[in-house]
Amino acid sequence: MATNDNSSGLVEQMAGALRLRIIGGALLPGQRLPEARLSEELGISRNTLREVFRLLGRDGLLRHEPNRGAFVATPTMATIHDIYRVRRMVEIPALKQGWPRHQAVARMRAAVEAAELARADADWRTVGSANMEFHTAIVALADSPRLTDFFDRIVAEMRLAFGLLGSPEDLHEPYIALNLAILQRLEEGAPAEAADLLDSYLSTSERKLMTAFANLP
Amino acid sequence: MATNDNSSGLVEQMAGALRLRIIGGALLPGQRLPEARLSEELGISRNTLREVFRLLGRDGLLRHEPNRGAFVATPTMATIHDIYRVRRMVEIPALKQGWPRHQAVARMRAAVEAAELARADADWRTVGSANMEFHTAIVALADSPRLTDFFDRIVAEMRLAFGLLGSPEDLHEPYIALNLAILQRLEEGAPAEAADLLDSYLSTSERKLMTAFANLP
DNA sequence: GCATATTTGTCCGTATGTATA
DNA sequence: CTATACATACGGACAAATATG
Repeated sequence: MATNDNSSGLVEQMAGALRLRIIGGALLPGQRLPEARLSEELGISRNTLREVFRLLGRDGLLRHEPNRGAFVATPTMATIHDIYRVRRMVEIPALKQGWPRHQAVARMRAAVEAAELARADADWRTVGSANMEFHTAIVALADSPRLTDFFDRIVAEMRLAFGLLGSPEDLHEPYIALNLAILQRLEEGAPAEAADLLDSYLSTSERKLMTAFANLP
Repeated sequence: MATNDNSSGLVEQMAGALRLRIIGGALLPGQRLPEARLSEELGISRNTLREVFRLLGRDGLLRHEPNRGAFVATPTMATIHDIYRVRRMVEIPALKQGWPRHQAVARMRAAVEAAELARADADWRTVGSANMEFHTAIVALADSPRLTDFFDRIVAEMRLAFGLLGSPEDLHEPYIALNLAILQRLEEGAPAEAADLLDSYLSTSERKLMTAFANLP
């Protein structure tokens, strides 16, 4: 669609770096991002950093307050609720119309295997990332650049929310097997059954996330 | 969701102005947007204009090429196809779960009436805008800030595509009555029937747009 | 294919306004 | 209420990439 994921270009590079810091938890939600300090830290000019802020603001990872600057976005329960509403609307139809020999199926399988490997090391953060990749691959089944783009932003916001919760085992481990079951149904040519599993996954996952958020300090 | 629709702020204002020029057809698809000329024309500095470019690039209205600058995005038949795929996935579920006394229903009615008024003047461009507003209101039924945000960008891209086609009567007029029918089904508490009408609307509308594109000079 | 003009990418310095301690 | 820190916006500079003759 667009040539905007220009991997060369200092602004895009720095946007990627800052995005990683935010969803990786190195920068906490609500934290202020002062232009002067951060631009020096990144080794770029304030003008360049401001362009970075515009990109990440559009991604929902930053909040821009008038004359006050940029802050890391702070997910709330309303955020979680909205995200899961979107996930239902996007993932379920994408999976339902999924074709067993689509390229994205290989991505789904790779994601499940990566999650299983990380489980062996009890690395729940990596398990969480692999599970996200699984759902990104589901969306890729729809072959829609715009939907893919949209969902990438949703995923980034989810990772930000997870970062707020730490990465406890019970928030990620149970879904490895469920994802595998979804994948198998799809490969068997039963996408409707796969979609049913996905639907129940989304329900339990949302509920668990919401209670985790409610019990936050 | 975010404080990013900051109406104060020169960048947001200028982004709005430039967005209007693009979707209004004053700037043609593929046209180059030189920083020097445009910044002087808008009365802003090059740095500020670059921030504007980042915003509109994220909206899909601009394409950024490395070391070559910004160009107005050029919709293709693939663009149209993708946009309609997204519209199906978003609008139909939104309408299906629509509640007859939702705020957005009033917006839908207002949009139909605006379209009828403009039809009396044979002002097909305004009819087209009102029809778009009708569908934006459908999405608002879902009460999802992220979905609303996403759909706004889709609408902007559609208007860009329509601009390419001029605004012939038969691309807009037939849908006024259809939109009214959809609205009435929803108000009668039959959202499923409304969604069926919407589905067939999307099919015919997409087909007509695609053929119009295929016959483009 | 070359030399030149143009344009982008990035930086710096600075003036002004706004919020906060 | 003043002082201070910060964001906003501008203009100029220059290297590097690109377009032009």
